[in-house]
Formats: sequence, C-alpha cells, structure tokens
Amino acid sequence: MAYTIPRGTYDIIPPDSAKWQLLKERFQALAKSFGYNEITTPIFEQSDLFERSSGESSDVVQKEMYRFTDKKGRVFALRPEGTAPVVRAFVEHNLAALGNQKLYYWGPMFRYDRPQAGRYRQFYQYGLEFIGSNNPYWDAELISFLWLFIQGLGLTKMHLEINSVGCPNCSGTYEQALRDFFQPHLEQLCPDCQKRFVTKPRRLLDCKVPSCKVIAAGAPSQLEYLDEACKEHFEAVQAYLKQMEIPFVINPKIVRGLDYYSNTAFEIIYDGLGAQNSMAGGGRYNGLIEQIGGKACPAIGFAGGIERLLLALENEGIVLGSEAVPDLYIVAMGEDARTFILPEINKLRQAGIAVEFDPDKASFKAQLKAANHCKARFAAIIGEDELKTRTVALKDLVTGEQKLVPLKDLPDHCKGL
RNA sequence: GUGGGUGUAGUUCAAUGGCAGAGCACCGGAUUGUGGUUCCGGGCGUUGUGGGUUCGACUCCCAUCACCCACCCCA
Repeated sequence: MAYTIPRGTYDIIPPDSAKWQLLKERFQALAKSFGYNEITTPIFEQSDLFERSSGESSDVVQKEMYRFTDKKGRVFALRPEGTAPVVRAFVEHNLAALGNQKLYYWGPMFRYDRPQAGRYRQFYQYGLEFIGSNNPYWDAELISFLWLFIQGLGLTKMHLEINSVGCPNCSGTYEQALRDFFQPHLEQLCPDCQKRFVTKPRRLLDCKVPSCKVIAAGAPSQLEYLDEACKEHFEAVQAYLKQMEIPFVINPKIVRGLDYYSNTAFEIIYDGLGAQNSMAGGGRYNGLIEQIGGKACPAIGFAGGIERLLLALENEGIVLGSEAVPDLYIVAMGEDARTFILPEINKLRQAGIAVEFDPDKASFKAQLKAANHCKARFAAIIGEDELKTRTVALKDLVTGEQKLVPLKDLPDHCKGL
C-alpha cells in the first residue's frame, strides 16, 4: 500500500455514508423545529482562541491540539471543539445586536489523542449554542433538544445527568473546600490525583483508582456550595425539565473538561459504548464571550460525538438510511433500442425517478440479473417489438408481473412507489 | 503520553517450522427476449512493513506501522 490514511482518521464510504447523511438530516430537521440555524466556521483558528477559552492547563490545549505555523509565522490550530469558534464569530460579527442567537453546527474536530473505541483524531461533532439569555428555560430547552434528538433515533440505553458547577463566585469556594478536604489525604492519593489536586480538584471526584474512590466518597458536593442565584437557577432548570417530561438524574460529580463552563453542566451517558461512554455533553458558559473580547453575554451549548451516536445505533441494531436504489432498470435489447431510450432515461430522471442503465451489460439475462442485484423495483424492457409500438414491457421485479405500457405513460407507472 | 492484545484474499477465518486454504461477497457461464434458487467456472495474496534465527518462516526473535482494548482525556 503506497499511501495510508492518517492514524485516528477514517473514510466515510458507502454504505456507511448513507447513515451519516440521514443522521445529519434528522439533526438539521429537529434543530430547525427548535428555531436553530446553521453556522459553519473554519476548521482552524488562531491557536490563542482555544488556549484562552478552553484553559491553558486543560489537556486539550496542553497536549491534544494540532498546532501549526503559517508562512508569516502566525500560530493556528485545527479546532479541538466547536464552541470557541462560534463565540468568536458571534463577537466578530456583532451578532449580539440581532437579539438571541440560536445556532447549530456539524463538522470535524481535531485532537491528537491515542485512538480508542469511540475516540478519533479527526472526529465529528454536532452541537447547539444558545447565546443571549440566562433564563433557565433555555438550559432546559437545549437539553430537551438533545434528549429528543437521541431518543428520536430509537436509542434507549442512555440517560441524562445534570449538575451545576456554580459560577465564578461560588465555584472558587467549592474548589477551596475540596482542597481542604483532600489535603490530609494527599499522600495516599494516586499520582494522577496528586496532579489533579493542583490543577483541577474537581477531577479528584471521579478517579477510578479504588483507594482514591474511598477517600473521595466523603468529599463535599458542589451542590452544597452553590450561592443563592446558582441554586435557584439549577432548581429552575430541573423544574423545567420535569415539566417537559425529560428524564434526568443529578450527578454532582459531573465535571466539564473545558474551563469556560459555569452553572448548568450535563451529559448523556450511554451503556454499551465501552470507556468512552459519553455521547454528548454541554453546559452554560456565561463568562466566555466577555473573556474572548465581546460584551458580557450569557450562553449555553452542547456538543455530541457522531461516532458515538453511530456506535450506539449499532449497539441497539438500529439501521438508518440506505444507499441509492433505482426505481427503474432499463433493459434494452439491440443498438436501436439502446439509442432510442437514452433521452427517455434522462426525462424520467428529471421527473424524479431513479433510473439505472448499464451499457456494459450486453445480454438480456445479464441486464435483468443486474436489475435484480441493484434491488430495482421495476425493469423496463425495450426491444424490437416495443420499439415499433413505442411501448415498454414494465416488469415488477418483486411480484414478477409484467405488462405492456405506452412509453409516454411510463413516468406515471413508476410514481407512487 | 502509559500498558495489554491483534495483523493471512474485498470480508470472516483456517493452515505441528515443510507445496498458503475455505465460507461469504464479487465476476463470468449453463445454445442468442425474462432476474432471484441451483449447478459449473474464476484467487500469485508483497501472509502489514523491514530486519534476524533456520536447510526451510504465515508460524520463532527484534524493530516499525496500523488497528482493537484499557489508563488518561473527552464528544
């Protein structure tokens, strides 16, 4: 093999490409019904944008970004996530002037990670961003979109977890409380946790090492440290979700990986995906817009992994989409018939009928065989006799029935399938 | 970045260190206008790649690459 695909990437080829197509259609249709419009941003941005927004200390920035320098020495990065670029565009185009923004996106993201089940270096995310209001209603509406989208695909083995990570005001006091709690146990923690203690104390809560788990079991919960406003907000979100009949559980251990999150955090967990069991996640980011240089503006969003969606669909045996299947296969015998039928084929296609014709198949038998093989519903047989009378023998390949129809009536016979 | 597993035909898998095979899929045919079923025929594949051991390597050893699984991280 002369060339191989880069590690951690993959080609989307038929028949899988049909699944992708359908998934995107479903996503777009539902997004539209929620009043969201598409935004597409470049797949690379100034590296700074991500460093600033995701947090210098985050793994994404520290070791997973595809950074490169252009010919003028500017440092760019392939986008590792979709929110920062949307916010950049929001600020750059002053979309705040147009009122609340409901935006959706769909596209590739890049992270230099060790490939694993459900984890790739170029992976695809779909996501929604609501910018402009801090009303907890929007938190609930956005979450309900995500739930309806996933549920609407027929998936059942997932559940929704929500949490509040507080605002800059109460989040800091909580982290201090966590440090105070873990301080006496520092030496008993695993090496990873000792690092977490310094960089991201919240991560101490979901370490998988048994001895760490025992210690973490007694740790204080974020929920006890929420200030009044955050507490109220979180309760309102729950009330809305209940009203919308979206099932959820509260998991105070949910941590968002990127620094910009505040208040509401949520995640859809799927049983049966292996270690990468998070299908989608998101939260509020009320401080991000100001941080990036815009006028302070509240916002909430989520992102989901398409690969993980596909894995889940496969796990539950759900088949979506199908490859192109012709309505009509042309079986033409003899040069005259073949020449004659060519303009008719395109007329049929313009009328919305999928027509297949293969001049490489010479014999009658080969053509019918091909018609059967490509799962065409009908075969239109045209030979010397039919040519004279301007008719075709229309054969139903499922029932085997065949009848002679005038050529001009062919479109009508093929419709209503 | 760390650890474990696996690499043979398009695909799923065989082959004590001794001639690289089978099912499925694919293509063709069974007397020139009727498909699916059946029957017959069609495979030299750098055994992932590069070294090494050996009379001889798909098989053993080393390296490398890729994939899978887990840690980590996250969607």
